[in-house]
Amino acid sequence: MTTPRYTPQDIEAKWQAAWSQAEIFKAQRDPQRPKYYVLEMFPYPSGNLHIGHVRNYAMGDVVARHKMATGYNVLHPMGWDAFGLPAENAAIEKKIHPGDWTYANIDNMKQQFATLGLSLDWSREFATCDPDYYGQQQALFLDFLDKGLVYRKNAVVNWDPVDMTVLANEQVENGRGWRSGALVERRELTQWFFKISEYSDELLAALDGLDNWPAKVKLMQANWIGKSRGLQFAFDVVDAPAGAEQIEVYTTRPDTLMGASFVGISPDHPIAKMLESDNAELAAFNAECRRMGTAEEELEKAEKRGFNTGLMARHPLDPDWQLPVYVANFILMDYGTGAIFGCPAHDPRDLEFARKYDLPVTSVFAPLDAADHTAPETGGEAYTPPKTESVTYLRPFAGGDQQTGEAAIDAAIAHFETAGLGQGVTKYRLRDWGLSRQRYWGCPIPVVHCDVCGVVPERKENLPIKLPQDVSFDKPGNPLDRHDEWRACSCPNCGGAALRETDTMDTFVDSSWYYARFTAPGASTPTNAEDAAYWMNVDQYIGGIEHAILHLLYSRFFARAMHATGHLPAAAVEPFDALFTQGMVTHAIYQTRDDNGRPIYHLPETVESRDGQMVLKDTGEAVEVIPSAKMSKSKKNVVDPVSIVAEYGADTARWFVLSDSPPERDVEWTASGAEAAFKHLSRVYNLSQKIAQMGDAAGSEDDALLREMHKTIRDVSLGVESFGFNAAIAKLYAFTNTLSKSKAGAAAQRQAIKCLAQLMAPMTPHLAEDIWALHGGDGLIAKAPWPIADEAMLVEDSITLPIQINGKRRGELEVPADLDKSGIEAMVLDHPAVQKALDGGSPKKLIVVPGRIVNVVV
RNA sequence: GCGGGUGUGAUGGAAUGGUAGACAUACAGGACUUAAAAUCCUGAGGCCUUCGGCCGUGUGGGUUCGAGUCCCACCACCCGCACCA
Repeated sequence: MTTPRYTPQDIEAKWQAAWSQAEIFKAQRDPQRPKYYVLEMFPYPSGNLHIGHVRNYAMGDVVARHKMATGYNVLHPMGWDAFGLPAENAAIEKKIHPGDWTYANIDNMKQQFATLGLSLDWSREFATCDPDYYGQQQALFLDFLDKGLVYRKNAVVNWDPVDMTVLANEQVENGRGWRSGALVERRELTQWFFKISEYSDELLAALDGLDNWPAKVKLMQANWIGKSRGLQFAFDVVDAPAGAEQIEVYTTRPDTLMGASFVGISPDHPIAKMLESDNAELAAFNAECRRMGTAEEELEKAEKRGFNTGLMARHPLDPDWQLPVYVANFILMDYGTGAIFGCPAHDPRDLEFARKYDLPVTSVFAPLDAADHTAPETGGEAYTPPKTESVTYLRPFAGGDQQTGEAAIDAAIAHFETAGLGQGVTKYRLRDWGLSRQRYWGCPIPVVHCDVCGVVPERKENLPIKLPQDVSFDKPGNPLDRHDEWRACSCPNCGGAALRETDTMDTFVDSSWYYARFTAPGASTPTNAEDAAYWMNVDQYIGGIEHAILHLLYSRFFARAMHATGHLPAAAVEPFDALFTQGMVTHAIYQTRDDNGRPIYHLPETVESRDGQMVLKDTGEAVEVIPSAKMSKSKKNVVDPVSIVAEYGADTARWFVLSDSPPERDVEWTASGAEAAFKHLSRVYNLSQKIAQMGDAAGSEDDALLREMHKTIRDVSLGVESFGFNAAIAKLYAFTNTLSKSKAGAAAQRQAIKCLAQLMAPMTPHLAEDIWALHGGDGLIAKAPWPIADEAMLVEDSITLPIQINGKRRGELEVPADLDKSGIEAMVLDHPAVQKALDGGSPKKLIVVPGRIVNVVV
């Protein structure tokens, strides 16, 4: 009799068809059952599934399938984050319409998705570039506008003067446009903004309630929102020109005011701009500063530079003390008042600046024990102890001589308020969300510009405002700007001739509410109240840590704004109950070098191992191996899931990406690891076949096998519920080994293999279905109830207790599980290793941790 | 530069403050085979004077009966920095 071999290609197609026919993943509202909404961050349709996607969606699938098996009504939808720059780049480079390119990519990726056997409800699929979706987004925009959550103001963008286009930060390389190579300029445009800052305090405070979010994400968001308490006051300018009489500053360290040595203003500060008009040198300096991109990182890393305006500011606490006013490139107009006072002794940036321009450095405070302290005056670094640390104030003006920074700041603010010189204020680092993009492939902002009525919102009945199809990318700039036919419209207010807004929305807008749309993807309004009430919130959200701040913060804001405009219930203002951030899939880079020593990269399949050395298959040339690098096409270290699935099957790919590393950490893809995963699944398949052919004769040690089975149920359930997938899989390996060596009878072995299939089903659903069917399981394993560990089978009679002497392991002791502390102590003192160590004396201390360990201190 | 994280054998990693290295990969030895592949079995952190002992979780300190785990400082790498998604 020949035993069939494990052929995933047949098995997987068969069960995917069975699931699809039974429509078991189609979610329907059912108030009788508890719901569970699992969502993985939807992909950008780049055209091909990446192995990182496989990991992300495999994790979500484990959660979804496990919840389904434990009785929940599961919603597990999928869609496409389909607007964005790559489609326009493709249009420019390949002369293909962004829409055609995007939808072709979606078709391709959807086929690839289908091979993975994910428990997705495809009936809810949408792409954010579908007019139906972005039309509802336009409706949301109008409601936000009506509610005062949207406004216009000027903001700076990266401008490429050759391509005549706005550049994203990532399109600026070393201050030049990536395509044109032209020096980038900062340019001011009137742009649309969401008033996210109105929710600063609430978004910060509500982080406390997000118990199932990673602490690091909450911390990052809290720091991003950046609540600070500080002092706002004005410097009077000596003999000031009109309009520059006062410089308003904000500081979080008013206690260091007696160490001030200059006043700094941003190059974009109104006074800097005013002075520019009759100071060519300053104009040149400001222009130079404005040549930098808009990225904060770039500004921070740039060399600190300043321009002395010649103005002098009076110190608020000493009218005779005058400080020079500089324009400085490191001061952001967006934060605080766009002006600061510099205290070099207690701020590294100010110190760098002061040393460069030869400004005085004056310490305001020093450590309580100043013995080893090198003051910044004498070449030391800026002294910046935590605000909670008590220090000696050398130049105090409020509060005691010895106090914490916190106390001194409070005292300083009180001093200014009492004297009427300034006020304590709370500020946030979080800026309003600029949503305007001067691009074609995005959601059009539904407003018109009328010469008579000004900026007028579109009427909802005219939505969606669709993107025009007939556009070309052969000229620089935004195709919408030069599409006169599309722009021409009538004013919704007066009916006169008007022009459409040509800005489209940031793609973050699209992804800020898709989770809500999935609850009612066909609704004629953005959401449907009953569906939103039933399905929201997302119970488990899964995605990359790179979205820790922006996407998640914007989504939290959007949910609040949608509640304020009646599109979501109050209970859904925090849309994601639990968040999990998974790591990347990495891969070794294989490289050789050309004659100039520049690296040449090689695809993994062109490399092989010979005698422990990696070499090129073709030439035998030795290859350098750079382990574990982020996958990138240019480094040729990408692994294509399609070929992996074709070779080994989806179950192997899923098993491997889940098995090798903890899910929050990066996983390194290795060919040997993937092959090992396949071999293991084959072993399980063969084991199942062997058990199916067993006679009914009784064996021995049934009880031991079943005890092990129940322990495995407990451990795997715990692992799956706590995102310990790799640990759960290790237990499944161990149980497979136990089962394959077991001498138990056929009935026990059948029970064990069916249980193993069930525990594997969330990770390798196709193989699990096959084993289940072979052993006469009831219906589909996908619908079978999750096994529950029998507590009685988990109890042990005796346990092994390690014995430590002075904290080092010196022996062990077999004791009955229910032996009490004094019983254990007696046995420990009798143990030969302890006797030897005591050498007739008595122990100094005896620590017994029941069920854990014994430590004897001698 | 600023904010956040990670660091354990050759490799991926396991370990409620309690036996460091589970499980797996690669490797070595053996069985089966004419041979190989596949499969199965066995071994293995390093060092030493090997039925025993010392060292060992990025580096250096600290807390504790006991530290991979907690605290402080440093180093390396990764993520984010508001127009990549």
